[in-house]
Amino acid sequence: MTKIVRIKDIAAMANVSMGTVDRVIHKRGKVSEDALKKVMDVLEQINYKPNLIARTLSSSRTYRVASLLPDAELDSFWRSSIQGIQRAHSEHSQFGMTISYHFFDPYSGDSFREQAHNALETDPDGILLAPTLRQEALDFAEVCQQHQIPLVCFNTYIHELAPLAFIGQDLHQSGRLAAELMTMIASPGTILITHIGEQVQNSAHIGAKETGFREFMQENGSSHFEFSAVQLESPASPDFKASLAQALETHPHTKGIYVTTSKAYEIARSLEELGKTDICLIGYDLIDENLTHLRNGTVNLLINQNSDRQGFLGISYLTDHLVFQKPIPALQYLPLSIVTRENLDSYLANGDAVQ
Amino acid sequence: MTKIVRIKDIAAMANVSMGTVDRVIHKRGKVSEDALKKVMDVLEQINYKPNLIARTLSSSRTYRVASLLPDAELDSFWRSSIQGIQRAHSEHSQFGMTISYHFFDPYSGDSFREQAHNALETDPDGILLAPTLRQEALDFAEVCQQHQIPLVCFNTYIHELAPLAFIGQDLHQSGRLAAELMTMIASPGTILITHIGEQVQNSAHIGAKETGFREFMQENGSSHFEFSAVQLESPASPDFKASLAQALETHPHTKGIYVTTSKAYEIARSLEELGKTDICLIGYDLIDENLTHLRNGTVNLLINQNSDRQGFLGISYLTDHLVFQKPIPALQYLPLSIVTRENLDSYLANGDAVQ
DNA sequence: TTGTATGCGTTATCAC
DNA sequence: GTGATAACGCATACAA
Repeated sequence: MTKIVRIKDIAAMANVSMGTVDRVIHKRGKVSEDALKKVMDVLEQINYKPNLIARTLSSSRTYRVASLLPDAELDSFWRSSIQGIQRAHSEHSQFGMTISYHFFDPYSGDSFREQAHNALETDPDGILLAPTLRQEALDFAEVCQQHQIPLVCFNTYIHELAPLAFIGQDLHQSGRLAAELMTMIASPGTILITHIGEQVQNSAHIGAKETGFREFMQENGSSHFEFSAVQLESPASPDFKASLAQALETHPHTKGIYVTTSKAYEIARSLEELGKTDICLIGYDLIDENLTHLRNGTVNLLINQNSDRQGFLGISYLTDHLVFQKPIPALQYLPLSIVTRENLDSYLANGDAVQ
Repeated sequence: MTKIVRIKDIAAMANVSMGTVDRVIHKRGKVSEDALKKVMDVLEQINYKPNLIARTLSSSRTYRVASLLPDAELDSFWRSSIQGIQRAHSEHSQFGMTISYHFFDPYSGDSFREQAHNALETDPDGILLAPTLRQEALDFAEVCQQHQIPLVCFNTYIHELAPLAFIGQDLHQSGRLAAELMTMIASPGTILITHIGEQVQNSAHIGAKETGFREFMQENGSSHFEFSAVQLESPASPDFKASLAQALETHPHTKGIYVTTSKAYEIARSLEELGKTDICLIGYDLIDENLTHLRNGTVNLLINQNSDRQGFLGISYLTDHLVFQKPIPALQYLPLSIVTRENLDSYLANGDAVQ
């Protein structure tokens, strides 16, 4: 049992006062060369670990974090991220963390800029961002950098943002996984990779998945499968179903469809109407609309992006950084969870209870 | 922003001293009817949330937790549990948690009793137990109850233990999942459920998986699949491989094998020697021996019991209970994670970084 | 039975 | 530059 060393002890060892030690540790300056050396010498010998409990109690300062992500009303994918953030919030409010929420329209740059502005208005000590809009996010990150506000990003990886931390999935590997699952489950034939009325901004995002998918397919199973990328209309459009039917006509031996977004339910709905439910359908994310079709079997598998955990970890990392001044990983990939009808409940039951 | 109420504030409101409020809150007695009523009235009006930071700092007491689980040297399955415990330990040592480790031989009741004795000798404030040996665990739980020591169990569910919390998997559902995956992947034919030189004590444990497997099979896929449970020799025995070969002869149309334990690698090894690697093999747990065969394709899927998270959560729950006096869930099922070659790394990379 | 004073380790604010 | 000292909110020992 190594005895715990306090600032008081260090002060005694270095023959200075607690105040001086404090100034050295926090690099506040106003310390003579002489005193500095004495304290540093002691610090090198012993292993000082500050008592974080005492620190947070004493400094009793509060940290403001602004979260900036798409509005779940406009894309329900984000609902679980928000839940994760809120859960982290309630757990970390103990440490003086307060969180403000700023939701933007994922399809509107103006909306993003407006909410980003609001976020900065709160004079935050840290920012959690889902950078779905590339250029807007880059501009925003620059402002954060100028203001020296730590930035943690999640869900969408944008290399140039260079945030303090990124939390999300390895999309390339995710595509490989989808391909592997497809070759396991689908009968030999054609596999379609669908792009559903994609936003241009997301092209990099989607591209990584498709590249991974193709890579796996070329390495394996190319003898049994052929595959093709098809562009469908937006589900909002009345032509959506027709464009899917068209694709299936063009590729009559379609045995599987890989949906690179969380919109698998749109495909499922149309497949059910077309009576083509024997096609193996793999998509993303445990949103309610998808679960219906996973349960009835039209969707065979969902890959879970664990977006609740992304939100939770995002806040956790910011608390670690701000409150506890702990190092945090620059890049945190989350597991690529495979969800079927039979393990779905085990994932749903976990949102609130598990860290 | 609701202002934070402290004991001091309550005392002022109730016209008593802080000491009295403290005695009421902690039910220490020695309070007059009159004072009690005054304080209770105030407590009902306001929503007092004690500052846990201040509490732990003040009552700088330490909590001893004894962990009691099988020796990873004797069964490497437990290695990751230990890692999870250690990770939780390093994170929670801040709060005055100390942990002692007591490893027993999973096949020896005597070894268990000896280590259980050692654990109690440390005069622990809480105990984390992997109750692999049923009767021994029941006896031990009784002692814990007598001593009023909170008990948290993980991995093996034993209803009669009635611990403060159990953390693990829903084994019945796990069996259903395995069956579902088998019907997805394997070609129509015979599926074998193997029991490998099982310990009698584990029969309940294994039974739930098999029941779930059968249940799913009867509900679905019974037209394409038939299945059969086979008992194999212990892998330690020289007859192990022969007993497997024998089973495959008896069931010539075997297309899949479900191994209900973490010993899939033993089957894989023999299948490779027998040249029968086209059989779909599903097992449990990301232990090194299994990973080799998952990577080379003999093992098709592993279901991950997340044993590192089990250990981590076990300690976390005990800290929550002891240090923070927070309520903890009595039953915490973890996700049934499906691991393939392509998402394996995403699981391995997560052990240390994610809570 | 009650109230008060002291300490937990750190931070922050003063005088010096 | 430096070193005391008062908070932070709670628990506890002790005095009344």
